[in-house]
Amino acid sequence: MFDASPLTQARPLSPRDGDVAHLPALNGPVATFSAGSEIYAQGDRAGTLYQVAFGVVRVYRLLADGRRQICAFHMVGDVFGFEAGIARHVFADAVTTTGLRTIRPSSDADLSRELYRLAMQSLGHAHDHLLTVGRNDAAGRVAAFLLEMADRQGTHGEQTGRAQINLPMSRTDIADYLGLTIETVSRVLTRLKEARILRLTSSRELQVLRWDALEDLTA
Amino acid sequence: MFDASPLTQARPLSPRDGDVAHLPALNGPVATFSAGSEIYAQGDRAGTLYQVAFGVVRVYRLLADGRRQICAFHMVGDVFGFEAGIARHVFADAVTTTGLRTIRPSSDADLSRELYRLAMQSLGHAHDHLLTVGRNDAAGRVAAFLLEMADRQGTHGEQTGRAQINLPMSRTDIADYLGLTIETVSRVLTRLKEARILRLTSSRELQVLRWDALEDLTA
DNA sequence: CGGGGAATTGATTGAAATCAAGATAGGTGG
DNA sequence: CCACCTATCTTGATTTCAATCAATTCCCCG
Repeated sequence: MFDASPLTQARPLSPRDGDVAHLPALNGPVATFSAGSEIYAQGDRAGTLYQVAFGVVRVYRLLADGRRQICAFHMVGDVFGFEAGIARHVFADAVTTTGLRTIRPSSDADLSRELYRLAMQSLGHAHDHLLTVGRNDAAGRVAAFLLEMADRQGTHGEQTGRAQINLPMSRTDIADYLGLTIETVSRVLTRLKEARILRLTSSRELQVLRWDALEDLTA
Repeated sequence: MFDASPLTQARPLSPRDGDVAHLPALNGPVATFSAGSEIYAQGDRAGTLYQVAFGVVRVYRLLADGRRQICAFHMVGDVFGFEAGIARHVFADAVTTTGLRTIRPSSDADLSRELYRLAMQSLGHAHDHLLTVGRNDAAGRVAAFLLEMADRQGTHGEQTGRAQINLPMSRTDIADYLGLTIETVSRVLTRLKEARILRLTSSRELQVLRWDALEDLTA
């Protein structure tokens, strides 16, 4: 029933697929948000889109008891804030000090087309992420996360020295992104270090020694 | 840090939020797909959208070893097939005998607006589903699934007798939707039956006796 | 009525959560 | 500049929930 050829394998969308060069916000004013500050909350009126000028944003949902699921991290160039209806159904806030340009969707056809494509990229990412969370064990999820971060920092596959990955977010953020606990994230990282797949430069920075091993973990 | 007021709680988007009355496909020809047959595959050229006239569709991703993650089930009225790029990155096939109308997005502004909204609803559903899979235990996931099915069949909250839920998909499909195994899905259903929350009419049909208990499980 | 895929049930294993200390480091003020 | 304080992160011990392994049982169809 299931074709297992390489063609059927899950391939994350590269963030660089998105050419946002001609979005009108590119030269607009940048609003700065300090680390941890709220950009919008569930229930807020939707409509505004944002493009990240610098920093990192987390978009997430909450359960009543405080459990959190981070849907996505948004980095430089990313556009976020897409909603189906009149109200936000997710929260967004700044992970680090973050600059945002706002985009107010016009009826300009080309622009709509571009925004539509970016929105669909969000959908593609959500599907990728769902696969990661739904069908990978703890090590596979962490590996997928590291590969995603590397992709976004343009260091994926680079030789040692250039294979540095920066983690702007806390272990709690990573855990809430992957559907794990912080202890499990921490343990997986130490195991990857002991297996000489990673070198942990500091708690927020690491080097990838064997990309192939990381990719194998995501199966 | 986390606000735990009811307002922050995750609320699934009702499929009935989507008024697709003026989509042009509504009167178009219906192509029939037999149960299990492929609608499109990962790697196929994207572009066409589909609206379900009758039946059920599953959209999913595969890992190389055959593990599957179903992203969504689509039922009567749903529009699916949205993609970011030129190629499909998910599979779609018919769960039961299914009729589909095809939509070829035109440049008509109103239509684009409507399709954009439907696409964003897919994104919203993906976020809901991610929360379910990432932050609920087995019972919570099954409960969320049953509530979603009830919503889509318009029976959510109805009194006994009208509280019948039909499951057009197999246990394997449910498991692959929720990131569980078929055994676990089966066991949870049995436990819900023993707890007098459900009555299992047949393996593909059940009655909800206590909606509140189901909702509590999704926490 | 028999065959076979689907579903249920049971026994056991195993991976991650939980509970509980420590270690590290980043920031502040003396 | 150093020492302390507090967050964050790591590590360890144990429990728990779901996966796995392994039979049956239940139906749906021929």
